[in-house]
Amino acid sequence: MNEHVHEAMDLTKNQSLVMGALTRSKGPLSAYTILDQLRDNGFRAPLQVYRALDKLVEFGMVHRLESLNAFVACSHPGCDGDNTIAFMICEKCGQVNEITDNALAKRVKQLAGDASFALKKTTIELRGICRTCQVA
Amino acid sequence: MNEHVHEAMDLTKNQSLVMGALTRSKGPLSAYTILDQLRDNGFRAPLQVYRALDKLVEFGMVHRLESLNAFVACSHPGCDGDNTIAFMICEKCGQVNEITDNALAKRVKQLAGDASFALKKTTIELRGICRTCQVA
DNA sequence: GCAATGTTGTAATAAGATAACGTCACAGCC
DNA sequence: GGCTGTGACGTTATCTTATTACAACATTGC
Ligand SMILES: [Zn+2]
Ligand SMILES: [Zn+2]
Ligand SMILES: [Zn+2]
Ligand SMILES: [Zn+2]
Repeated sequence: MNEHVHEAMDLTKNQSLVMGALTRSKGPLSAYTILDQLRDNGFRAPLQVYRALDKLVEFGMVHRLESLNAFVACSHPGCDGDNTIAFMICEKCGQVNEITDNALAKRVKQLAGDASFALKKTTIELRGICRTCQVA
Repeated sequence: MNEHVHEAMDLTKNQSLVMGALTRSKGPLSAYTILDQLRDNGFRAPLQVYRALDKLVEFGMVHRLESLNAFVACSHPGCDGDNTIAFMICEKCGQVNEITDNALAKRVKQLAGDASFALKKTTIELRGICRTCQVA
């Protein structure tokens, strides 16, 4: 299922539309914001968005930001989701920066290992003010 | 405001009731679950719970689990919130383990610093299966 | 007393997510 | 062809989570 990178051609119509909305956006979008943006494309119910998002997240093309209840397009094409990913979220401009860091990932795995905890998913979200917004 | 550790005597009646519910619980509770538990104590509206929770989180006595939309009593009495805190959340039994780790905190601060990101709050939540549930 | 501040109570509503149902398209098999 | 399983789709209703708005009351400082 996850053996290859998913391209546009692999996506269904609804998945493509949702992916498009997220790719066009400068920042994360909530499911309901996506719904509103796609009303002209025939979207009428939240479930249409959530179903597409579920798949896109499963494919690793979209990440969910837990602290925002929002979704963002992956900025590392081919982010297979296995690596620990962290997000820096600017509370002023809303921009999200996706980062992967080996040392961070290692430490997290170490902590889980030490506790015999079978790690499935790691959520790391940093809230603050980005460089650009600090000067302003 | 945060110069001293908050004790039971510092809390208002509603705050004490909410804190009690969280302390009694083995795991995290949602705001609405707390509300149901406190109906006999005169709670009638979600806002009563949310207002108390806001304060308790501010005092560092309670933490919010973003990936669960739930709240848990701090297990490090005096957790001033400045340290980076991580949670290991078992998806089977629901137990939450709060951990602080200096190496982890350092790496997070380093990453933020490298990006000139003014860090305000860090959310780290590890989802998986705890040791106890693995053998079962 | 009086203003400022903070907590409380209540109702209404917004925002986020899922359940339950039926339909349709397509691939694999007989 | 006809059958069947699977997955996407559409629609409605419902559920969970969180906030807005307004009024009442208590506490503190002047
Ligand atoms: Zn990614
Ligand atoms: Zn910014
Ligand atoms: Zn704590
Ligand atoms: Zn467990």
